[in-house]
Amino acid sequence: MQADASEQQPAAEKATEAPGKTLLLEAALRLTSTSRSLSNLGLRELAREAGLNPNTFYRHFKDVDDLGLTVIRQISTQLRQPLRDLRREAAERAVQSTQASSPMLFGIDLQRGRRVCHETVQLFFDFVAQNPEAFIIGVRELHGASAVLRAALQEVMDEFGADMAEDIIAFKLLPEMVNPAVVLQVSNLISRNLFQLSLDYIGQPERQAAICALAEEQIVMLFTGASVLQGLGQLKLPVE
Amino acid sequence: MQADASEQQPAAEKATEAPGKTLLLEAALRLTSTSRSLSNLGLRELAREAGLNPNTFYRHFKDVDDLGLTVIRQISTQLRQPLRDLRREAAERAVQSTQASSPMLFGIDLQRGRRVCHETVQLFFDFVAQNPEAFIIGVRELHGASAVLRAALQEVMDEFGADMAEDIIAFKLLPEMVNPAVVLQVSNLISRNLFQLSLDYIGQPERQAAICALAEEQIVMLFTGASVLQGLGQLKLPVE
DNA sequence: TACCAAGGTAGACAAATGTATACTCGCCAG
DNA sequence: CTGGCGAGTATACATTTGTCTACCTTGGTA
Repeated sequence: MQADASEQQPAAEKATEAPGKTLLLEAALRLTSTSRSLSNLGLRELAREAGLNPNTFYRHFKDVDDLGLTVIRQISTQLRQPLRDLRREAAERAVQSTQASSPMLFGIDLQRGRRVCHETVQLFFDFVAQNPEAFIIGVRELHGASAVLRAALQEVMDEFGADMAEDIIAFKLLPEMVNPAVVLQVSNLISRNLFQLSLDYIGQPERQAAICALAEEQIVMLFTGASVLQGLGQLKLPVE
Repeated sequence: MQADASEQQPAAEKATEAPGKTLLLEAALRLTSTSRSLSNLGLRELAREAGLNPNTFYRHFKDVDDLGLTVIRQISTQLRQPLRDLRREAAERAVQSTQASSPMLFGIDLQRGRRVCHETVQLFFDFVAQNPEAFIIGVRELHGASAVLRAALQEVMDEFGADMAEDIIAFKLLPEMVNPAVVLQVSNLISRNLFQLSLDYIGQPERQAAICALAEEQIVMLFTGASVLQGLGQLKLPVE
C-alpha cells in the first residue's frame, strides 16, 4: 500500500514494462485484428504468437479477460487524447481560412460547419489508417461476447462522445440555443457511427474517399437537423 | 440434380426439417445470445447443449461456419418480411389518424413524420423484444471475427436498408425532391443505428422508454436534416 | 419381403488447451 | 558473497476438442 514505485509506474509511457508483457499485448493486437476476437484468445496461442512460453502469460495476467481489459485501457489512452487534439487542429485550421460572409441558417453557419467537418473527418480517417488494430478491436469487442469487455468499451465510447460534445460546445459548432443534452446525444451517435465507418474504411481501401464523403454528409445532416428542430422548438429532450 | 423434393423443401417453413438439425440451430441461438459468439462455437459444446451426440453435427453441417451461415439465413428470413409489414402497419396507422392542418417545413410534414416515426419505432422495439437472439447475433456477427459471416450479415443489413429506403419513398415520408441515393444513405444509417440500439434495449430493460425516445429523435433529426439540406441544394450526392 | 438411405449413436484417437509444480538466470540490496 | 525476487522456461497431466470408422434404427420403396 506504500510507495511501490516500481510496480505502479506513475504516468510513464510503458518503456519500463517487462518485455514479455509487451510482447503478449502486441501479439494480442495482431491476432485480434486479423483472425480472432479478444474474448476467446487462447493463452497458448497468444504465447506462441509472442514467441514465449505459455506460462509467461501467468506472470503478467490473471485471465484472458484480464489481458483484454489491459488492451482496452491501452487503446483508450492511445486514442482519446489524439482524437481531441485532432479535433482542435481541424477547428483551428478551418476557422483560420474562414472568409467574411457566410449565410446563416437557423443559427448555424453552414459553410464553416462544413469546413470544420471536412477537416475533422479527414484527420480522423488518417488517424484510423495509422491505428487500424485499435479501431478493429474497439468495434468488435463493443458488441462482443464478453460482458466485461463490452462494459469496459461502452465506457470508453461514452468518454469519446462526451469529449466530442464538449468540443462542439467550446468551438460553437452548433448554435448556442441547442441544449447540451442534445449535443451529447448527437455526439454519441456520430462517434458510434464514425467508429463503424472506420471498419469499412480499413476493410475497403478502394472506397476510402466515398466513405469520407459519406461520413461528412451524415454529420452535416445531423447537425442541421438538430439546429433546425431546436430552432422550431420541436426537439424533445432525452428523458433521463 | 433432379427433383429431390425431400431435400430442397421449396418454401416451407421448416416443419419437415430433421429434428436434430433444428435442435442444433436452436442450441446455437441459445449459446450465442448468452455466452459465446457464433464464430467460435465448439461443435461438441453445441451438441451437448442440444442434447445430441457430437457426430450428429456432421449429418447436417460441414463446418461451424456452415452452421453460422445457416443461422444467418434463418435470421434474415425471420426478420426481413416482418420488419416490412411492421413499417406498413405503422404508416397506415399514422396516416389514418392524421388531422387536417399540419405545418410544412421544406416540404416535410413534421407532424405526420413524427407520428409515423413514433409508431415504427414502437413496433420495431416490440419486435426486438420478441426476437432478442436474432438481433444479438446480427449485431455481434456483423463486426465479428469471421470474415465469411461478416460478409453475409453485411449483405443482410444492406437489404434491410434498401427495404427501408423503398418504403420511405413509397410512403412519401421524405419530400420527393430528396434524391433516392440520399434516401438510401439515410436508411442505411438509421437501420444500422436501430440495430445497435436494439442491443441496448435488450440489455437495459429499465431504459427501454428512453431508448425508444432516443431512436425517434435521431430519426427525426436525420430526416429533417436531409430535407433541409436538399431544399437548400446543399447536399452532395454520395460518390460512387 | 428385402433393401437402402437418412438420421442418430458409440467408441476411439491425436492434437490442443488451461493449469500446476519445479527449475533457471540475472539483478540489485544487504 | 549471498540471498531474495522478478521474469522466463521445462515438464507434466487431466480435459476438451475435432474427426474418423463402425454400428444401430427407422421409414419408405422396389
